[in-house]
Amino acid sequence: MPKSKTAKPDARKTTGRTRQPDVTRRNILDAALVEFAAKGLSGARVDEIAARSGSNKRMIYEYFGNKDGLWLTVLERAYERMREEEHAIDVARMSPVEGMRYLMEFNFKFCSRNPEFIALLNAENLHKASFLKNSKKIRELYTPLLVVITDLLQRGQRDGVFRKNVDPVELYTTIAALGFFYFSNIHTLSTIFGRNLLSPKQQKTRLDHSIAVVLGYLRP
Amino acid sequence: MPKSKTAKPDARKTTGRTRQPDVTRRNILDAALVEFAAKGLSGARVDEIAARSGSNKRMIYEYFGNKDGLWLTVLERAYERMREEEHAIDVARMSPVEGMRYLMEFNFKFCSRNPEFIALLNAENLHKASFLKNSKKIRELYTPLLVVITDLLQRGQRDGVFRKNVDPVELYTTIAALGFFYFSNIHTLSTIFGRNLLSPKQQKTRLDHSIAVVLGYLRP
DNA sequence: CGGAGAAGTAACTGACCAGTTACGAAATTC
DNA sequence: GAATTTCGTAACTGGTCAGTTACTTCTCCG
Repeated sequence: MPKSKTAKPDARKTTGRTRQPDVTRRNILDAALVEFAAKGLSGARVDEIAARSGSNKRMIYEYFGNKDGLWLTVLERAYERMREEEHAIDVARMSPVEGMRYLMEFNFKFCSRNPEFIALLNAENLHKASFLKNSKKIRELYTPLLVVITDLLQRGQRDGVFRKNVDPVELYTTIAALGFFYFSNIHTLSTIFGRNLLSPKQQKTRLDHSIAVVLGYLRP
Repeated sequence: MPKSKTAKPDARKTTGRTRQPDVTRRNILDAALVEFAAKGLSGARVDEIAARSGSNKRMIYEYFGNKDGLWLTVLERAYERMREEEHAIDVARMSPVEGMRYLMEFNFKFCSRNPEFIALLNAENLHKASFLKNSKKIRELYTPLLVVITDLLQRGQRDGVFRKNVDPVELYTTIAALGFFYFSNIHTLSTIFGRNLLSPKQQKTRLDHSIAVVLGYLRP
């Protein structure tokens, strides 16, 4: 279970101080995630992260070297978290249509639940993915979703409920796009349309439509 | 015709100096677009914009007040440009299917042609659209595309080539998402997939798939 | 208990940067 | 061609911020 978004540091003062390097480390990363997501890499302040983490600057530089190192670690951790959640997906026992529906719902709600992840990815794209490219940790980054989609497509085609010749990577991109874009651009879209797209009602409308688009397309 | 992306200032030195406030203004805005798109609001440097524009800081503060004022003007200008291009779209004489295809191609290629626009929007969303919300100029921001989509949908439904009960705003969002997301996340996606998604070939594959998705969905 | 090392604090440094100013040069106006 | 306005330059200011350091306090472990 990931820590809450408000990133309150673990209560260490109540129990008296103890040496918990991993807890300190995690507190810093949680605080950094919030700060980086809210202000981007250049906008984020190390002092602010230190204050919010309940730790201090010295520890940040001890553990992560510098601001860039901290950024990379936060980014890697975000990807890991996503992969973990995706790994828990099991649509083997669902019908292709059910499975696809479930998958899209998962992806959509993941984006809804993790606005920091979206902000992080956008910032990383602004930097042309330079950190991600140089990350040793992130080599086998192929998302588990892709495997699941491939399986669903095959079964669906065999059963005659899905059309043939659908490229899984393209479909994955489409599904990712339909969830990601809405939340990534939610503020400018809300302004343009004059609606509050953050509301659960609007989100449901959007998800339903997205599912209809993909399932509609997949009809033979 | 918009100025080139490299934002070379107009040749004023060759013709000797003359007073051309509007040219200076435009040169500054062109330079600012490049700088803001490359580094975001907080990452951008006013000194750099001044140098690149062929003008100087004093003029920037004379015309735009401060960095935020410059940002807002750049943002407004980018939207205006998009609206202008969209206004030129005329699908009245095309069949609904042809028209829809053309529309998606336009949207996709617009994103491809204007990476700064995408970077700008992402940065503005990071700031929760706070500048856009306070812009007096951008009130009637409803994109012309929306009108065109509504028309195409009606004609297509009447002719029996499109399904019924499609919400134009939802479809617009979907079309926007399919173009925008690809280019917005092109660097992280390229890294994850190990492909260069900037290549024309990959772009064509992506556009074809996107069109197939929307047209496939729209089948009755 | 006592020494070693880990964790915490706050002041400091040096670079950077948004925004200002003083002044000079050019150009337009009359 | 003198007055007035516009434009350009470069130095300056005050604040901010990443990263460092000197020193203290705590914890662990023998």
